[in-house]
Amino acid sequence: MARKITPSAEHDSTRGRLLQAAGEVFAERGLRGATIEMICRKAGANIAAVNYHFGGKENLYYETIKWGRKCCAGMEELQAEELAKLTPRQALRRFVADYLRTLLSPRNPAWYFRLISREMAEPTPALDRFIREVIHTRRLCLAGVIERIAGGKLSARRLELIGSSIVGQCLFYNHCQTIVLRLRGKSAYEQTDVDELVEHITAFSLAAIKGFTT
Amino acid sequence: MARKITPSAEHDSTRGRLLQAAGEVFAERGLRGATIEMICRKAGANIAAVNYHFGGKENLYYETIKWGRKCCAGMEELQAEELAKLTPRQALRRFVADYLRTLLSPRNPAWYFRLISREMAEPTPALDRFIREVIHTRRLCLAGVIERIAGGKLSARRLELIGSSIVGQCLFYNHCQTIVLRLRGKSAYEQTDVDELVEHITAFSLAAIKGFTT
Amino acid sequence: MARKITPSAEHDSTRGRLLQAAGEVFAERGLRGATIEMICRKAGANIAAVNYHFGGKENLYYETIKWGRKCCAGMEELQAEELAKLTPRQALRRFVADYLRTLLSPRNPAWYFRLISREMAEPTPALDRFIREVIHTRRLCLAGVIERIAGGKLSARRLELIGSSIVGQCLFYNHCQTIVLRLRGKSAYEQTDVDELVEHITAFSLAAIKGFTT
Amino acid sequence: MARKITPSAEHDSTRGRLLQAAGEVFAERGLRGATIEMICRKAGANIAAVNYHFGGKENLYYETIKWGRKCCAGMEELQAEELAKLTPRQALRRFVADYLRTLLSPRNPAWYFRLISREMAEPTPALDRFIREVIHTRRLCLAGVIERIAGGKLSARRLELIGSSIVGQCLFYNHCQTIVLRLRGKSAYEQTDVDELVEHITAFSLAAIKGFTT
DNA sequence: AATGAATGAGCCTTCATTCAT
DNA sequence: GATGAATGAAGGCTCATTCAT
Repeated sequence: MARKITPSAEHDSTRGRLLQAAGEVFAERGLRGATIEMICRKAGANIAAVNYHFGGKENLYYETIKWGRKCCAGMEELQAEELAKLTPRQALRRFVADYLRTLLSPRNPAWYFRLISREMAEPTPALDRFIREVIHTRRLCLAGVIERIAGGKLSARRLELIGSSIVGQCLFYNHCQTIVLRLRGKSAYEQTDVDELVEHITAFSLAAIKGFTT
Repeated sequence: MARKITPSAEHDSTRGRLLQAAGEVFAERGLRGATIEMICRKAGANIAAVNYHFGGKENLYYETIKWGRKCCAGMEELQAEELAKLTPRQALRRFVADYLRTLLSPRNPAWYFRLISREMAEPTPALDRFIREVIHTRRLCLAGVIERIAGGKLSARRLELIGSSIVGQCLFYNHCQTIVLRLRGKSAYEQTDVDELVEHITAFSLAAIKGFTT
Repeated sequence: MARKITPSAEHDSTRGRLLQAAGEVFAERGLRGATIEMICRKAGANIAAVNYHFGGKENLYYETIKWGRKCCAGMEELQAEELAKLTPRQALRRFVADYLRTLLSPRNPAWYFRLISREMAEPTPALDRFIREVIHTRRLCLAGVIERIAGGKLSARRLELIGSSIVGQCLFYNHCQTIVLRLRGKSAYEQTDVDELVEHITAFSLAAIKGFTT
Repeated sequence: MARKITPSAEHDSTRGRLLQAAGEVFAERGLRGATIEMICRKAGANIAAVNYHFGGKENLYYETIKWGRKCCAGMEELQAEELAKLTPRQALRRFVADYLRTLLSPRNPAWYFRLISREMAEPTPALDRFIREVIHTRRLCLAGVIERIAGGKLSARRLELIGSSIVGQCLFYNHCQTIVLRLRGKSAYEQTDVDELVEHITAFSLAAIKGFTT
């Protein structure tokens, strides 16, 4: 999963450094809050570079999201195949583990998910793209796993609700990261802590699903 | 629950109208995205009014959050007492219902939770206050309910994790509101839909908790 | 004719000083060549004043033209009445004299005609207004004078052509001002020189008109 | 008259294409309004080409005018000789026809006269050159024609004034082109219309000159 | 208490020019 | 000879804040 983070071709060009810097700055301060001066400084580029390479701040924003998406791609396609090889319960654990690690890992374009998270509060056209390309796939994948666990006895709506319950549990640790870190200390998301979260969410959800099938 | 929304004394003074307007605008556009001009226009006040009454934009922001908090106050204290009178399972349902309705209702200072939600992405000193005054109370309250359901057999850490699972399920519908609305249509949060969500989350969580106690 | 140059109410307000300064600077450098910094410096105003009072550079431009128009107004209405009282030949002399003096006088909003002159090369929406409000009146007025001189024997097209010939002779000294000044020295447009031009153009045109009627 | 429009040697070199493109763009938008990027795009050249070949935008401007001048050269010398062969009245008609067609024709380096026209409003050093090399010749030429018509009875000043009256009538249709086109429709400058203008201006001027000699 | 006018800092963008290849 | 990348200066605009009334 955590493989090449940035297409190597871009990595050392000015354009590539701008994308990388933009991702981090946009994630931290949002489209409006980020200034192209910050981005260029971080990228070691001239302040006019953004307009030269991307034609404007807004366009850089979209290119950044598109690029972040590309960097994370491969995960979803891979996942569907791999999950099919596991037992239903293993598949759920694996789904939760992958998702949670993606959300919490400081690696990956870490900024990508923070960016999308911001899109929730203040949607831009980029969000539609994300829904079409990412959300749909993930929903189907998760629904498939749940169905296998339940043994096919649940309505589509129930599958959907259970999926939301599982995703919600994972997203909580991303969305409320700030609060969790303050309550449990800065080391709340170490490797072993994340393992514990995976175990808990998996167990919690399996038990819950069982409750709907008996 | 839905009681006095705004302390009546403030309601028609310039100062009060500014707070009300600021809450709505800040919630919609964030601290940075909101402009003093928008707020004053909405409040029907002069553009210098914010600095006159609050001494600056940032200070208005803090006062707005403080005021929003005050408008919602009373809920928590009330809740703790009421929950104690219910059976454990009823108490959980009630907790979820209150929480979800608070998060999704267009009433209440609807903007208050959107404001706090924004604080997650870009914390200001206001977040600390919120954690101290709101989160702690709610955590204890919820942990108590779970403990009563489980019958006292769970570790503190497990109580915490279960609490997060429940809160995460609720928050999902707030945090991913934009996506849910696009996927399920604009009427996804009608009265009956929220009822369905409450039922699902309660059932899901009860079954899960039972899984940890057997 | 040369009366109040600027509506006195505006004269000492920041807004009024901006209009005055803008007129001069726009006339000298054009819409694009003028910078709001130049204008504000000349008006003794802050650089943000233009946006505060007019909402942008372009809008200031239109307001400036509109205001310049207003400052010159009164001339046309007055003229038509006065001309009717004169003999045909006196009326032509008077028309030429008024027009030429307006074009060449350093008084009046001197910049107004330079602005309009620039509009010829690079029209903006302001030109349409000018045609509607000024040109039409002047054409009719001049055609009337010519008709009286000719004694009603000319076609409408001929009246038009003669009018253009007269206006063209006058405009020459405005349009080619730069060249004339270089060829005949800086004092080419003194009072007596302009008198000479008026006499010449009148005599030239009267003789020509006579040529069309015999 | 309409002969070689561009010295053929330049025509397909990058340098030549730049001059051609620059002429058109400068004529349309002025020195300041034209951007190097527009010119290079139109010339199909790299954005650095202007600085490479001409050492800067301003220098390109001067070279463009110089080149435009060269393209129109030959006309004047030719003219003087030809006019001498005609009767005085034919010579005037011919002068007006040539001048008007040059001013209005979309052929010739059409942009050359629009460029010079712009120089009137905002003179650059190029204007002095133009006066020295073009205006003087034309003045003398025209004065000669008038003198022949009048039969040598007029003062030098009168010749000058009459010359200005004739040139002014012609320039009108160039300078006020925008207005004429709006008033008489887009086809105001068709072949037959220009013929009509030539006839009118010639007749008007001949009659006027006659007025000064009797 | 309240307001309209005015200000200055900061930002995005354009554009002529330069540099390295 | 020619080019794509990069740069810095400058301009217009937004906006929180201050001032005078």
